[in-house]
Amino acid sequence: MYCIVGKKFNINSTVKIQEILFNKYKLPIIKKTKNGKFSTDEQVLKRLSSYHILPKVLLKYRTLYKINTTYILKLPKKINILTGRIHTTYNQYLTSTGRLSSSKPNLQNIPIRTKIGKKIRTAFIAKNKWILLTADYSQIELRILAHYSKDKKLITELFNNIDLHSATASNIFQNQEINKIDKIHREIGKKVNFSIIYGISAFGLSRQLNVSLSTAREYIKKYFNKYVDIKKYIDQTHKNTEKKEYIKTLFSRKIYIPNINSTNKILKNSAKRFCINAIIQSTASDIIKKSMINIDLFLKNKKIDAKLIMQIHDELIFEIQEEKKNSISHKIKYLMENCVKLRVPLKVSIKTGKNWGNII
DNA sequence: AATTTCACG
DNA sequence: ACGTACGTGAAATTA
Repeated sequence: MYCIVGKKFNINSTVKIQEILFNKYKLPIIKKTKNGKFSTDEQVLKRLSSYHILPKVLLKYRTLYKINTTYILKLPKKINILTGRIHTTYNQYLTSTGRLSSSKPNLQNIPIRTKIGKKIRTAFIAKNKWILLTADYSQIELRILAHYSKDKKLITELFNNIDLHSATASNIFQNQEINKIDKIHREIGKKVNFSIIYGISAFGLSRQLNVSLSTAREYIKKYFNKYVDIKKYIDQTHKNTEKKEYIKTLFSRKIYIPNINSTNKILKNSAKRFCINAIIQSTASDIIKKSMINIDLFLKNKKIDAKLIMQIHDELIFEIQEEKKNSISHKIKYLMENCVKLRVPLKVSIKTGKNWGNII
C-alpha cells in the first residue's frame, strides 16, 4: 500500500485512508459515518474496489490485521497458568434480550466465516483421549417465528425439510424451482429471511442487498404475499405492544418497550423492529438456557464425566471422552430437540472433532 | 472517552 | 419528512 500511494502512512488510521481515497484519488463517497465523516468500512471498500487497487488491498489487510491483533496476539495471553486453558466470563444480566454475552476474552466471536480466520479455531483442542462436541440449533429463530405466527406455509416447509433460504429466493425471483436456486440467489433469500427476524425495514434491506428501495419493497411485498400469517402476526404484535408496552418470551419473561408509543417516529420505528426481534431472539435464548440446565442435570444424575465449556447463542460446546461420543451425542441431541414443544420441530446438528477447527 | 471498524450469533 | 436493518465485545485511532 505504501508503494501504491507513494509514501508511508498509518494504514490503521481512518482519517488517513479517507484523505487518500476521497481527496487524493477522488473516489466516490458511498456513505458517511454518523459524524458525517466519509466511511471506509468493508461495504464501502468492496464497492470502491472496481475503481482502484488500494481498497482491494486494504480489505485483505484489514481481515488479516483483525485476526492477528484480536486473536493470534491476544488469546495466548489469556491462558490461565494453573489450568493451562483460556477461561471466559459469561455475563448473565447484560443484554436486553436475555442472551449471554462473553468477555475477557470474548469466546463468542472466534472467527469462522473466512478460511484463514477459521484456522484460529484449530487452536482450541480437547485434552488427551477427549474430543470437542458442538450441538447447534439449526434455524431456531425461523422456527420460533413459525411457532408464533402459525404461518401455514412456513410450518409446512419446516415439516418437509425445505431449504428456507432457497424457498424465499424462489419466491422472489419468478418462482424458479427451489432446488435450482444458485448460491448467489440463496444468499439474497437468506438476507430477506433475516430482515424479517430483525424487524423488517425496506431501507435496511435495500442497503444490505445493495439494491434500490423500490426493489427491496418489492421483495418484502412478495414475501408477505406468500407468508400471509407472518404479516398478520407482525401487525398484531405491534398493536399489542402499543397497549402493553412490553413483550413476553415463550417462558413469560417480560421485556419492556416503552418507546413503542414514542411521538418520535425514529424511536417508535426502532421499537417496532425491536419488539419483533426481541420476541424471537429472547425465546431462542430461553430455550437454549433451559437445555443447558436439562443437560447439566442429566450429566450429574448419570455421573457422566463431560463438560459444557461454551455457549454461543444457539450452540453448545462440550468436551467429552472420545469413547462416549455416540451415546452422549444421541442424548444431547434428544434433550435439546425436546426441550420445549413448539408447533414445528426443533432440529439440532451435532459435530465432533479433536479440535474446534476440524469438526464433522 | 468517543469513534470507527470488524469478529460472532 | 424523517433515517433505520437485531444482539454483542474488542482493538486501534482520535479527541
